[in-house]
Amino acid sequence: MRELEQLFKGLADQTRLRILNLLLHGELCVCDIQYVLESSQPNISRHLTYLKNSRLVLDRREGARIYYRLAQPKEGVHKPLFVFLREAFQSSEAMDEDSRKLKSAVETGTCTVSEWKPFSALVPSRAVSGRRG
Amino acid sequence: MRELEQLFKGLADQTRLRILNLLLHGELCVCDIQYVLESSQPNISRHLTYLKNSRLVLDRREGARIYYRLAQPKEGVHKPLFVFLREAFQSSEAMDEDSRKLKSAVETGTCTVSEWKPFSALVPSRAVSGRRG
DNA sequence: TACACGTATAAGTGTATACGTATATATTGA
DNA sequence: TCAATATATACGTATACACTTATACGTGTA
Repeated sequence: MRELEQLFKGLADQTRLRILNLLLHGELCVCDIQYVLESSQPNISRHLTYLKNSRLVLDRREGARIYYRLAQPKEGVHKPLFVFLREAFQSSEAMDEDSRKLKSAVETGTCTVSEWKPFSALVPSRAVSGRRG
Repeated sequence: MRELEQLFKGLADQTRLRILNLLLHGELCVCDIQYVLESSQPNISRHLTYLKNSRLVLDRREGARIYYRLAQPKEGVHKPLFVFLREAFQSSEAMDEDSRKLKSAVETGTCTVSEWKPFSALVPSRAVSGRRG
């Protein structure tokens, strides 16, 4: 049950929520997140470590870069949680601005991630859950 | 967006999670919660104030007692969150022990709340959401 | 090996908060 | 008004954590 507490502690911070909003669009490396959030590298790194300890994200090394992604966004116990987050983020102007900046960075090649994904690609809305994927 | 951070801060504490687990069974006064959780009155009161500021619970005065209940457990933006909580609590031995103690207190009249409600009365499972109510 | 780049961690500081103890406030009844 | 009960708040202490700066670690390349 301490796990549940740790999970919510992972969500109880503005910067980490912004990171999760970005990761809902796809896998990203640290420098991508740093670029969009305009924060220091150690700050982003520490929050990502916190999210990893809270079992919210997973990481993967590719050369010198380390890519982070959501843990079980589609299935598993976290699913209703990500459904809630996606809906909360969509009604937030601040989160939407981050999403737009990420999308722009992907399109112009500023960002290293291969593609920008809309929310629906990772967390299908409950209203349209029939056409997930 | 600070509201979302505050919401998760409300959930990011063991004592508050235990309180929410109890409130999933029905409306309770402070002394009921204090009895089940075996904590000090000021501690419970402070956590309830925190939950109220996080928009997770609502309160209502009835004589000298103040009763607390979940905010929008069935509908509204919090719904998928409570669905997640209910499922998480059900797989927790510690939470289950609190629930049993509450049920026993209701049955023996130790508790002041009028009735003990199973989870399904407040937060219908997604699997059986057709027969909610 | 040396260097550059991406990422993680350490040290220091300020803020938030969890808890206990004591006290204040609100309601009820004599 | 006084006392009893129910709840809230104030204060002090310990701890968690967010942030900055500096540094260490890991990888790729010359």
